[in-house]
Amino acid sequence: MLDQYRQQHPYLLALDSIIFGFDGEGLKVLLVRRGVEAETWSLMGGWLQPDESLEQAAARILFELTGLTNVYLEQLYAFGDPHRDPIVRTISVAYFSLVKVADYESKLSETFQARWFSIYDLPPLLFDHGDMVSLAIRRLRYKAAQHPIGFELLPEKFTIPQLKKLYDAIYNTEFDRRNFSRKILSTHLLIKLDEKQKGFSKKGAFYYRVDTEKYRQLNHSFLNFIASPLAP
Amino acid sequence: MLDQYRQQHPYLLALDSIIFGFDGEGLKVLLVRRGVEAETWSLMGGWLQPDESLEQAAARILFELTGLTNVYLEQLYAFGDPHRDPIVRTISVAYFSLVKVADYESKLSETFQARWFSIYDLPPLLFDHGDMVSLAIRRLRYKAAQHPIGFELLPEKFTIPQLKKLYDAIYNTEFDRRNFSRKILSTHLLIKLDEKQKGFSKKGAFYYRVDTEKYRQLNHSFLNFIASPLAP
DNA sequence: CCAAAAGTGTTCAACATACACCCATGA
DNA sequence: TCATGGGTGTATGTTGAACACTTTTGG
Repeated sequence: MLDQYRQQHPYLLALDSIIFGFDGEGLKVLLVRRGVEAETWSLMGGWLQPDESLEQAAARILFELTGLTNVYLEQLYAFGDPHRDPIVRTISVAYFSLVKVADYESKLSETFQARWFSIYDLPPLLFDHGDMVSLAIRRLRYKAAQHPIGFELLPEKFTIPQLKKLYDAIYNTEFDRRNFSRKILSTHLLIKLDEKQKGFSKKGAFYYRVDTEKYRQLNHSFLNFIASPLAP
Repeated sequence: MLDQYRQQHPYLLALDSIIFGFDGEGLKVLLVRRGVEAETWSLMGGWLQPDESLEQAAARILFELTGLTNVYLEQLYAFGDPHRDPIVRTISVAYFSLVKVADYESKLSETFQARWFSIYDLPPLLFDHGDMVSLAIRRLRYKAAQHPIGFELLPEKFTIPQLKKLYDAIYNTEFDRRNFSRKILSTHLLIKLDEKQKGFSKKGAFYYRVDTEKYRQLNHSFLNFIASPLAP
C-alpha cells in the first residue's frame, strides 16, 4: 500500500514572503539581496522544514528577517512552474504579510541585506518573484477594498489623513478626503483618542486606534458579509 | 552552490480537485470512493509529475476523471499540515473547478467510482478534504458575488429562472425573482435567444447564452473593477 | 490675519429592496 | 378558465460622489 507513495517523485518546497510596509508616503515591499548575484534582489524566502506547517514556516522565515511576530500573514499562491527555479525544480508557496514599518526598524536582522522598495519602482527580481509581487499587490487591493486590512500597515495610533494616504498609495489614486473619512468612521471600527497629531499640520488631526474587539468579530463574520450581495 | 538545495528535504506533492456541478436543483460536489477504505469518500486527486506545472497537473487529473477539458479551474489553497496525510508527509495544492453536469454525464470515466453529493449533505471525507470543500464553497460564494462565474456551471443555453436557482443554491437562500433578473440583465452579458424552454412551466422561459466576448473582457478588466470601491 | 490642513454639511444620482401587476399557456 | 410560473413596472430608502463651507492654529 505504501507503493503508491514510493513511486512518486518528491520535490523541494520553498516559501517566499511578500512583505508590505507603509512609511507614510508610499507602499513598499521588503527585498533582500542575493549573495550570489549581487545585482539581483529577491523576496525573503526559505525552505519548509519537516515538522512545520506551511504557515508556520512562513512565519518563521518572516521572523528570521524582521524579528517580528504576530503580523498579518496570508497565503497568496503556490507557484510550481517546472522551470521557475532553473537549477532544481522547486515548488514555492508565497505568503504576503503586512507589517508596521516602525516596529520593524528597531528589530532589523543584520544577517540579511534588506531594503524597502516602492511597489511602483521595483528592481529586477529573481526567478518568478516579480510575478509574485504583482499578484500580491492585486490581492492586497482586492482584499483591502472589502476588508479592513489597512490598519495592519499603520502604527497603533494613526490619523484619518494618514489612513487616507495609505489607501491612496495602495490604489495609486486620490480618494476624496471628506468622503473617505465619513466612510471609514461609519464602520465604527475606529476609536477616537483625545490626542492630536502635532507638527505636521497647523490644526493637527486627531489620533484614532482600532477597536480590536470589533475588528476581530468582523474578520470572523466577514464571509457571511460578503456572500450577501449578488453580482455576476 | 548546489549544497543549499542538497541539504533540503523533498516532499511529495499532490493535487486535489473540488469539482462543483449544478444539476438544476442543488449545488453538488463530485467525490470518488477510496478503494482502500470502502466507507470513505475523497476528492479526486493525483500526484504532480516532473514535467507538469501545478495547473497542468490539476487539469490532467480532472480530465482523467471526467474526460472534460476547457473547464473553469482555479487554484484554491496549498494544504501543508505535517500530519494531514498520516502515512507520508504530503503537501497538497487544491484546485476547484466548475463543470457543466450535462457535459460530464456522457464522458464519465468508468475507472473511478464517482458520485455527486449535495454540498449540504456530505459524507465523511478523507484526511483534510472536508476543510478543502468548506474553503472551496466559501471561495465560490466570495467569487460569484462579484464575478460572473455562475455561467460555468450551466449549459450553453439556460433560462434566467435556472440561473436564479443556481444562485439560490450557491448562497443557500432565495433571491427575489424580479430583482434578480433585472440585475443579471443589467450586466448586458447575456444574449436573449428566440427559443423558449418547454415542458417545465406553462408559459416557458426564454433561453439566454453568455456573450463570450464581453465575458472575456470582463474577466480581464475585473481587477480594475473591483479595486475601485473603497471599503475597509 | 492668513494660509493650509482638518473636519462637517448638503445635494444629487445611482442602486437595491420590496412589492403590485400583467402575460402566456397547459391542463 | 384558472392556476402557475414568467416578465415588466414602480415606489422607497440607502449609499456614494461631488463639492461648499467652517474650524483650528502656526507662522
